[in-house]
Amino acid sequence: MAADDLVELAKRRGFFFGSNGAYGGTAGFYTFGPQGAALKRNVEDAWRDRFTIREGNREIEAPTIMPEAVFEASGHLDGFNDMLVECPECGASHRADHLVEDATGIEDAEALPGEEVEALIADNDLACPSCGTPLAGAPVENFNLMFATDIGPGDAQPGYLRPETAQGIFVEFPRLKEYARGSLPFGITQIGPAYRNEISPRGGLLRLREFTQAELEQFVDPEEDEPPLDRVEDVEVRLYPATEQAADDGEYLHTTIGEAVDDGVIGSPWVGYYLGVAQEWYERVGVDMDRFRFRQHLAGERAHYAADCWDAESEVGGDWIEIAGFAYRGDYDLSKHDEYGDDAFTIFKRYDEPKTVERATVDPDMSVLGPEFGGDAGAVAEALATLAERDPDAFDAETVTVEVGEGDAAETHEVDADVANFAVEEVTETGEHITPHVVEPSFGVGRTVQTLLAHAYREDEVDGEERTYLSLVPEIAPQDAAVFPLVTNDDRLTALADEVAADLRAAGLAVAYDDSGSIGRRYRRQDEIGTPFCVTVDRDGIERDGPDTVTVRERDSAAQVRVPVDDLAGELAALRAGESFDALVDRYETVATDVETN
RNA sequence: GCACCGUUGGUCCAGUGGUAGGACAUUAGCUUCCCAAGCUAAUAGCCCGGGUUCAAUUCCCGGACGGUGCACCA
Repeated sequence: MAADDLVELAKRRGFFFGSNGAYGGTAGFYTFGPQGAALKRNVEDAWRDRFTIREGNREIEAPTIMPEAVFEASGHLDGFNDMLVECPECGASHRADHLVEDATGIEDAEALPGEEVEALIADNDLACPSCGTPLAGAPVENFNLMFATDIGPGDAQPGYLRPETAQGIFVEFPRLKEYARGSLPFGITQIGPAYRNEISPRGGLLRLREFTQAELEQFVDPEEDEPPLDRVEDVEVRLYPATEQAADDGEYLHTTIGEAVDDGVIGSPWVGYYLGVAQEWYERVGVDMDRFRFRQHLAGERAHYAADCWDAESEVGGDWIEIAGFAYRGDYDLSKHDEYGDDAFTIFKRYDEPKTVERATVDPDMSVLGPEFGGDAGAVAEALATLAERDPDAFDAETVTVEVGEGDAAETHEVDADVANFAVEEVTETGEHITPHVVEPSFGVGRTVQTLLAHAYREDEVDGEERTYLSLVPEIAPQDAAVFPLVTNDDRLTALADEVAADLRAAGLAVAYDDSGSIGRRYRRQDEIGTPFCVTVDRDGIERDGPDTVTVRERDSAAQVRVPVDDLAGELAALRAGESFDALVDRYETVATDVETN
């Protein structure tokens, strides 16, 4: 299938299209049309069902705009920059930090200030890799991929549109842990938009400036919590480990989740668990598993927070695209927010048995320290406390020496041991504060939608006529069913069709009604948007003895069965929930048609 | 952000220095008892700005958007 065909279908049938066309269009922004929005919502619902509800997790909805301080802590303000230098001759843009790293062996040049990188470029006589023109004197510009905005009027507070939904979960951890009653493990999910001011958006839904993420932040005790690996240990996966990617003749590793974790191919059991869950979920929503793999990130590819990371990738139009990432983020995020934020981003972990420990304490007599050391008194008291923890034996002597201040301002003070009021106390500790680790399955919803459309796209022949259809699974298809009167010149048929459509909608099914054009044309319209079942009201169904019946036609095979109107809503609901059409074929009269698909 | 190519009804295309034509789709009517049938009619378009010209959808410049390559993708 050509990618163009899918784009054309998406536009024509209302799946998705570039936004703001009346104003010239805006690169990096797409609008989901009626079918696309329904499809995307179904994907989100299926994700929620699997990753929130069935895992016993909770979903939240955080703001998309967050204040600057959040991103100072998260590292996005500094780390989410690209340092670009533009060649004055040919105009090509290059990563300034990469040029410097390559030429000087400096590591992590990204962390250096722009002026310093400019100086390094000049000092090392670096030239444009494209055309060879010297780059000395060319300005190094920071391009931050976050959208900046102002919060409030006047001396506004700087804010940013979140570059990932995850931060909205992390920053609320102190409260979220309360809802989890302070115990690990627990998981918080969020589905919503994230924003990245991409330099060059490309490839339809694949790289957007506003896109939808479905993320789970699984908070775990790294020392104790283990995933329920037995649930997915037999799930077969196709892995593409980093070692195989590096090898010239690298091959896929076909194995099971259980074995991959046992063998250490997947470093974290938690990551392994979610790879297994994801494999099953992708299969459920209709990804072609022959065009799907899990690829491990190469060392240089990992984000600033990730210890081990796997991507789910699907093949679309001949390319492998990343559709989800599974990262073991360690305690990076919570530690940073603990450091920068006001609240405690820790969990109190109770010991099995309370521990009695000896703790050295001081209770300095400030009425002595004050007069003696003046402004340094506070610092001296603090230094005494630190010393007591580190080296209690120091207090055996008559006087104790502590150092306050740093660098040139450092001063040494002697304090009488008596004044320090040193003591060793027995303290009962019932537990400790630990920083949970985070396992993060992060799904791109738009990319999943794109994958499902590409993998569902089919062309075949019905009755010698070519047709295009989307073989979407019923759970995901934008419409659950369509209802037609076979012909419109019989009021009995149109009236019953109206009634059937209304009844199905009342039963919660998304149903299209179409009485325009020939029956074949109407089938094709529904085929193109992937409607799995078409219900046709015909004269046979109302003129024969017994209850009124209608025909139900299955999209891929064009096979039909005759179903009593009273059973229809129940049967369609069952089909949507996963029952096979064959079950209906067994139970009901089939309708003989001379239609053949191939 | 750079380079090359492109942008014409809803969609896919043809074409022109004197404001455009087809196919499909859509709508209405006729017809019509199960897979894009037929007939009649209707709706609907030259990406935006500037320049050259009596006249620009067409030529020139700039922009936007799209495709491809480079770069980038925390």
